[in-house]
Amino acid sequence: MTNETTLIPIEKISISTPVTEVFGTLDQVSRKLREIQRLTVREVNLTPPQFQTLRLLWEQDSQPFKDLAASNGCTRPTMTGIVDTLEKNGLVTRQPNSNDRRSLLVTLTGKGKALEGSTPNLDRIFANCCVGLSAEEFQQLGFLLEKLDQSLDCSC
Amino acid sequence: MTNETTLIPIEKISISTPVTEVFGTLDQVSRKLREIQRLTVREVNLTPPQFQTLRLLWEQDSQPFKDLAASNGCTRPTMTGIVDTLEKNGLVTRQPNSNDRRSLLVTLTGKGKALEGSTPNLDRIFANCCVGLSAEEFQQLGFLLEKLDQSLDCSC
DNA sequence: CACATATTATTAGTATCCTAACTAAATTAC
DNA sequence: GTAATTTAGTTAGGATACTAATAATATGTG
Repeated sequence: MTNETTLIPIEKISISTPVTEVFGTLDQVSRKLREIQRLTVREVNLTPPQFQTLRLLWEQDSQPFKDLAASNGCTRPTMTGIVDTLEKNGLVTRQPNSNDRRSLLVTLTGKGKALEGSTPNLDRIFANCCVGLSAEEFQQLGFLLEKLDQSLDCSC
Repeated sequence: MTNETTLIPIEKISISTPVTEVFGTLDQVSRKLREIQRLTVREVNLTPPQFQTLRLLWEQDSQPFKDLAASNGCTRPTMTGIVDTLEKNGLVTRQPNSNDRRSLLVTLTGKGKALEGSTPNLDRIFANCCVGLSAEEFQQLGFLLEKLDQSLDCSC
């Protein structure tokens, strides 16, 4: 909500940074974060996409299949595989949607609900990853990423 | 090399940005960039990892298999599949390494070399994606990502 | 030299991830 | 109200990504 203009110092900027190099760093950071997530959720025998899906269901159970795919940012065929595995492992079930016979509702089983309690706190683990940045720098990073995200929708 | 302190204004910072949210945006940006890359290199019938591998070879031909995996940031089993496909499509060949009989050199074929000329300019396409950010903002983004990248190595 | 260890690439197995094509059901058009 | 189109989910096929185990070769140590 703050509307005031804040200033963040840039220290030690080295020459100019070509676009490809910055995007390379972004890709690298993204990989490392996924790897941290992978190692974390492996403790409860889940993969990152499985965990993301369960997290959506822990927030609100019985969601339409297509919404889960959209929230997860993957295609529906991909989501089919993820739900297949979750169902095979007894964590969710596919239920008919009375409003639309084409549609499915993905619903947590007791086992799926119970898993929420024993899941490691990924938020806290992620927070620990950012000790190298000040709170202001981190906010600035979020702001710039958001801006880039929007730019990608407009100009590409 | 500039050592002076530059200041970048932050406009419209909205409340505080939780770590998970910033990381979510980062993941989203990373996905979109990969998608742009995918659509771009598809014009020459390549996938992003195949393109990355060829790009390394266009810079320096006949590289050891393991170096390609390392530069690409993937495991060796993954690189086996990528080189398999490139070899199947007649773009590279596996050559013995006389220094070490366990090792392989991946070498461009004539077809693989020729492809460099007809490849779309990904750098320019990527540059166009960033019109929403000023040069200073983009530099700042690069700086912060670099810092986060280092933080991820130290604290996790 | 001999034996233990490490390294290189592959294979096997599983999970994502995509596109394209398909079935079933709902919606729109006429 | 039937026909064309759209939408929801699956299936098929390919490529990428991981771990674990394997075969072949190098390297280390005694």
